[in-house]
Amino acid sequence: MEEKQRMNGDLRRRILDTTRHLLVSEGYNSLSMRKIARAIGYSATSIYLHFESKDALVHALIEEGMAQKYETLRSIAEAHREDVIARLKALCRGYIDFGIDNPEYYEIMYMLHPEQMARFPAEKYRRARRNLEVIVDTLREGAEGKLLYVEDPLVAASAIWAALHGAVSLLFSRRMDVRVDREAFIDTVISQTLRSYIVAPEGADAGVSTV
Amino acid sequence: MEEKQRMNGDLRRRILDTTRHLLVSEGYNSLSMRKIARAIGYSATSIYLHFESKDALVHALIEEGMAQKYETLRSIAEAHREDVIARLKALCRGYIDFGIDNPEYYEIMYMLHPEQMARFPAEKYRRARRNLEVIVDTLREGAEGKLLYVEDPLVAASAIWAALHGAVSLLFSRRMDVRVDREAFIDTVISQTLRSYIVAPEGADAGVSTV
DNA sequence: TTGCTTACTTAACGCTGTTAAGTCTGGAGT
DNA sequence: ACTCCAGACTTAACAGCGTTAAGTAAGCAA
Repeated sequence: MEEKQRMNGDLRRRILDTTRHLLVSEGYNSLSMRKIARAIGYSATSIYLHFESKDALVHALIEEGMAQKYETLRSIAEAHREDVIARLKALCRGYIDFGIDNPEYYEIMYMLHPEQMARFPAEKYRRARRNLEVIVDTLREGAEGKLLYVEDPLVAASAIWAALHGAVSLLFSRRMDVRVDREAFIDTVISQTLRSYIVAPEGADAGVSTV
Repeated sequence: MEEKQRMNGDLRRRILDTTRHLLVSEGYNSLSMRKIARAIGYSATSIYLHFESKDALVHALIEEGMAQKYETLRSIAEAHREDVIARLKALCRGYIDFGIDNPEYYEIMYMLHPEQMARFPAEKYRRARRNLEVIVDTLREGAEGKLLYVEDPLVAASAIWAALHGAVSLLFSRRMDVRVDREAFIDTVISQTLRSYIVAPEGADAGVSTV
């Protein structure tokens, strides 16, 4: 019984890892059960002993990606415990870097088509919302300390999230104008996104209008 | 000869229109050549008489979407000829509304997977960049009139573009927190995005820091 | 030795994009 | 009027897809 579970667990892990590697090397589009099976040296139907369907396999991988992202964001927040604004900037940077560093995760976590996204169980998705809450909490803390001007932290966090996702998505699409420097683009996105929330220090030179 | 071309043209149009309808009703994922064929009452291989491949068919549709979007943005710009800031806001709103109003176009134009995007011919994509240029031109005009503060119009336009895409993408994904009001979210994205570029009028109350 | 459980495979179904080959129709040329 | 050809379209097929049902081989308990 324990032997079985260990072996089951092993194969399950191998399937997940191999799938991830295939996503890196060939992308989601050309991912197939038979390819995964070939790569691990089993028949395609063996995968169904560990995952209900291809969707379920991808969903398991999405969950792992969400968890890894949460760890990343949480440790960034930890590292900037004392400075809310630095924390916020670092979290934005962390969001974008996560996408750049883990394109295979990012693709399945955020770049599936709407119909595919809808198949990701809502209950599993709720857990993934912790990631947004790291931003929400930071905004709230900044607002309480009068360092940030935030009307509705949840709406603001969603808007920041959207802007960051758009940036990663554009970077992935290879459709950006070649004259645009990657780093300048990323910096611009972050500063453009955050500037409107940061309360000006005394004697700031540029003003802001209510749009 | 002319008869032939007319008929060819007719069927080509019918294929494009039918494909668009199928995208609306069933989404890109379940689009298939055989379904399109069934819907127009021809065999699947007939489509290949007018399009080299499924990709080519989708690319033709993408081009039509890009053209339609350009017309939309251009007429918005025209309508706000005299007021740069109002024009910019309206263009942002127009971008998002285009996505909401034409999800089938938006899905194939901006939500394909990176590998699929890469197959869209670069030469055809160059024409689609006109859309970004509407924003670039507006930013440049605003900067010249000292109404906007823009370091690099192309980078800034790309960053704005990214934020708007992120917003549409998040709206489509059905993953937004139910407590977030749709309209409040859209307004927040636009104001968050533009506020950092708008030069404050005299006596503005809130300042801005250099992020 | 029998029989059961577990881990796995093979064969098959209906679907996919795509190619090659075939059919049918209408009109031009003689 | 008959032949021939071009054009528009279809059928059949291939390899691959996700998935299911049925089968097999090994190990272990009785």
